[in-house]
Amino acid sequence: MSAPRKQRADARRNEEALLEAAAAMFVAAGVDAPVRDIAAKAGVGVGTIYRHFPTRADLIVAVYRHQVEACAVAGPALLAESATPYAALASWIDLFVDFLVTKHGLAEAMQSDDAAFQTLHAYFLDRLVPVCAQLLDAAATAGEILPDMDALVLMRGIGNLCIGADSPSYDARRMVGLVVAGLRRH
Amino acid sequence: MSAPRKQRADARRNEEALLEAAAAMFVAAGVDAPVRDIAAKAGVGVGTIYRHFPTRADLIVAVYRHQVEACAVAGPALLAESATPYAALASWIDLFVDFLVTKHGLAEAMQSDDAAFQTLHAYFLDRLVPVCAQLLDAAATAGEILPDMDALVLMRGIGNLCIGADSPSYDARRMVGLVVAGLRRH
DNA sequence: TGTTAAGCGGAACCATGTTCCGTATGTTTT
DNA sequence: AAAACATACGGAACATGGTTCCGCTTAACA
Repeated sequence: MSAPRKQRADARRNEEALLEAAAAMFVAAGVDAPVRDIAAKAGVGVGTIYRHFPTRADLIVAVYRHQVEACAVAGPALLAESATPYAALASWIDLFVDFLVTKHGLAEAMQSDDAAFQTLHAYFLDRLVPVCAQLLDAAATAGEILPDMDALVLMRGIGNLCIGADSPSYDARRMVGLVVAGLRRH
Repeated sequence: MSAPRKQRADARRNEEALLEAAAAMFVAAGVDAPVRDIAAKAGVGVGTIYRHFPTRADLIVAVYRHQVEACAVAGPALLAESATPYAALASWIDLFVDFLVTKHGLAEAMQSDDAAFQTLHAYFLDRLVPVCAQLLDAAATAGEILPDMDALVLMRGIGNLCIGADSPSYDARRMVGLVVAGLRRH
């Protein structure tokens, strides 16, 4: 067994520069900013992007990993500190919606069934669905909501509702509010 | 004033062929099937497509006009024959969802804010939003739902929820059901 | 049958994603 | 310090799909 030679210094630098450039481009032009533009902004060639982040989804995941993580850990915390599980669920969904709504084009990307976005699904959903499921479960156990709601379906639906959230003639939060109200045992 | 020369016979034939080819392509490959493919299937050049249907939205509208019309006229009918306005609203939304869910990629196209889809928005929404508004209004007047729901927001939200409806891990109807339940005055 | 303009085809152009390979450079070895 | 090596780089080249444009065809009409 040989110890693998460690990553080169310039490679690490480039990866860092790419993350920074991508984050900037994403807020300026959405998560589907042209690959060339991101590469240019980072001062590297397009090949370098593909070497570090084989698919766009990999790049998106890398850029937003921190925030997704924060959202994930907020779940149990809200459950602990809220008056009821339903309140915790509602607050957590607000958090998730805030995250999506402020990321131009992310909601759109989340629902794409393009193979390249497999990674995005895998990460976002694997990380957040269990959290959502825990909240749903607690609320169901408390008898506050109907018991048969699937967390994955709910998360995807909420993601869908956040598409086009920046349009003036739409109101994603209002629609999500209806869904949350609809969950409640009447 | 001169009487404009009437449309040429071949032009009318081609338009017909294009509509037929597009309808077939749409079910086979979704509403964003490549322009070249549609032209090939219709046996015409790409230029001909653009002459008859300047934007993709124009073509989509032309293909689905009948069904949208049917959905629009169903609104008042349901209102007349249903037990309550809320029941009529629920049934009508079912109709709309059925329409969207069976059209591969239409829901996605509906929410695109691309300028080329302006026509699509204009037609679909202009035609259906008033119908929806009438149903909402009747239900609100009857005291069955909260009175401040905007029909356009609701339609857009429902459209969004229908995105990705053919994925096995999602359930658009379930999510729309939650929204409809959430509308109800608790 | 000749004249005319509507209509046609598809090559050409543009924007973007993706691949590939000759070259450059950081790292390790001698 | 120099040589040797693998890692990493850049960006030209290719693929795909939308859009435009113009020379030619042909239906309509006199």
